[in-house]
Amino acid sequence: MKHVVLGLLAAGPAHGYELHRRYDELFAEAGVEVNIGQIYVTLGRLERDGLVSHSTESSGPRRDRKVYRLTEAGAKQLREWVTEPSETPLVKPDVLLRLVTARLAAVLLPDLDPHTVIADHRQRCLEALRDLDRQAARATPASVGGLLVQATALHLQAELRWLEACQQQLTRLELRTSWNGERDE
Amino acid sequence: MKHVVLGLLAAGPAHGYELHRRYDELFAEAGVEVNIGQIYVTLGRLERDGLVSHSTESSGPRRDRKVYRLTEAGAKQLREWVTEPSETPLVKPDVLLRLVTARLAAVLLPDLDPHTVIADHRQRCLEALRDLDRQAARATPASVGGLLVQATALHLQAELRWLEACQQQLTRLELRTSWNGERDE
DNA sequence: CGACACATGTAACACGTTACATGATTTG
DNA sequence: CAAATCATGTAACGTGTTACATGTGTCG
Repeated sequence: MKHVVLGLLAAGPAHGYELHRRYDELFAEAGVEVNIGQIYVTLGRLERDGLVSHSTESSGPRRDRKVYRLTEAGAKQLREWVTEPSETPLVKPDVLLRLVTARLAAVLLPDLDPHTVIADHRQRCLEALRDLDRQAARATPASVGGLLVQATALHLQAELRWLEACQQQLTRLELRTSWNGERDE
Repeated sequence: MKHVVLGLLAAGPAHGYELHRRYDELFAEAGVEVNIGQIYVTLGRLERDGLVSHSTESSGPRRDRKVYRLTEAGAKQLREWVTEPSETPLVKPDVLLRLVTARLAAVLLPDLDPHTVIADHRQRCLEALRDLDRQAARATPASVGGLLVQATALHLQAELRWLEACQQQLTRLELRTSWNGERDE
C-alpha cells in the first residue's frame, strides 16, 4: 500500500480523496478495492517518515484540502522500490493448508474428506475463471485492469492444474512425521 | 497462522517447541519457515480466545512444558475453517505495481524503464524455476513439501506467461486516466 | 568449558481493516 | 428536504515480525 500511494503521488500532487479516485480508476476494474480510510492512514505514516509532505489548499468554498506531494526522500525511495528486484512469489495455497489439516485431524475429525475439499475448491476456481472471462470481454484491452484480470486467470489455471496433481497424489500423500502416530490413548 | 497451529494441534496435544518442529517437518522442505516466537504468540492468542488450553507438564528434570490441546470450541472452529470455501486467489503481482508506477512516474523519474523491470523479473522467475526443479528432484515425492514445490512451480510458469502478455501490451498500455496529464507546471 | 538443542516467552513495531465521527456542497 | 458526493480523519483491533531475555540439559 505504502508504495502504491507513493506511485500514485508520482503522477502528480493530490489530496487523499483524489488518490482514492486514481486508485479506483486503475484497479477497481479487477475488483481490487481499498478502503478510503486506508489511504489517509497511509498518507499519515508516509508523512511521519518524511516521504511526503502536504500543503493546505483552500479552494474557494470547498472544505480545505491537504495536497500531498513526494519529498525528495520519497522520490528516492520510490525509485529504489521500482528498481529493486520484486520477489518471486512464494506460494502457500490456502487450500493446501486445509488439506493437510484435514489429514492431520483424521483422528479428531474423521468425517472431513480431503477429496471434498479439493473438489469444492476446484468448482470455485472454475466459476471464478468463467467470471474472469466475462470480465475480460468487457475490460479495456490494454489496461491495468485487463492485465490484472489476465494475471488472475493464468494463476487460476495454474491452481487448477495443481489441484489435479494434488488429487492424484492425495492417496499416496505421506504425512511423513514421527509424531502423528503417537496419539495419547 | 492461527489455523495452522490449530491444525498442527489437531494431530495431538503438544507444547510450542514441538509444534515448531511439526511445522518445520511439514513445510521447511519448501522453504516456508516460521519464527518460533510466532508460535508462542499465536498460542497465547488462541488461548485468550478459548480455542486451546494448556496443562503444565513437569517431565522429570527438564524445564516445565506447557502442553496445549484443542478445546471443544477450537475443534469446532477448526472444522468450520476446513469446511469453509477457501477463496480463489486474487492476484495483484508485485511486479505489476512496479510497472504501473514506472509509467506513472514517467515525468518525475524519466529514466525508469518498464521493459527493464519486466526483463529483470523474468530472469528471476526463470532462475527460481530452475532452483525449484533441482529441489523437486531431491524432494520426497508425495509430501506436503513436494506439493508446495509443485504449486510454486506452476504459479511461476503462470507468472512467466503473464509477463509475456505484459511485454506485448506494454507499448499499447493505456493509463486511461483523466488525471495524469494534468501536471501542474 | 563451550556450543548447541531444548523450551518459553515478551516488548516493540509495522501494517491492514473497519467502524465511526464530522461537516460542506451538490443535485434530484 | 433528502441523498449522494466531496473531504478528512481516528480509535480499536487483529496480525505478523523481530529482537531480546532467560534458563536447563547434553555432548564433545
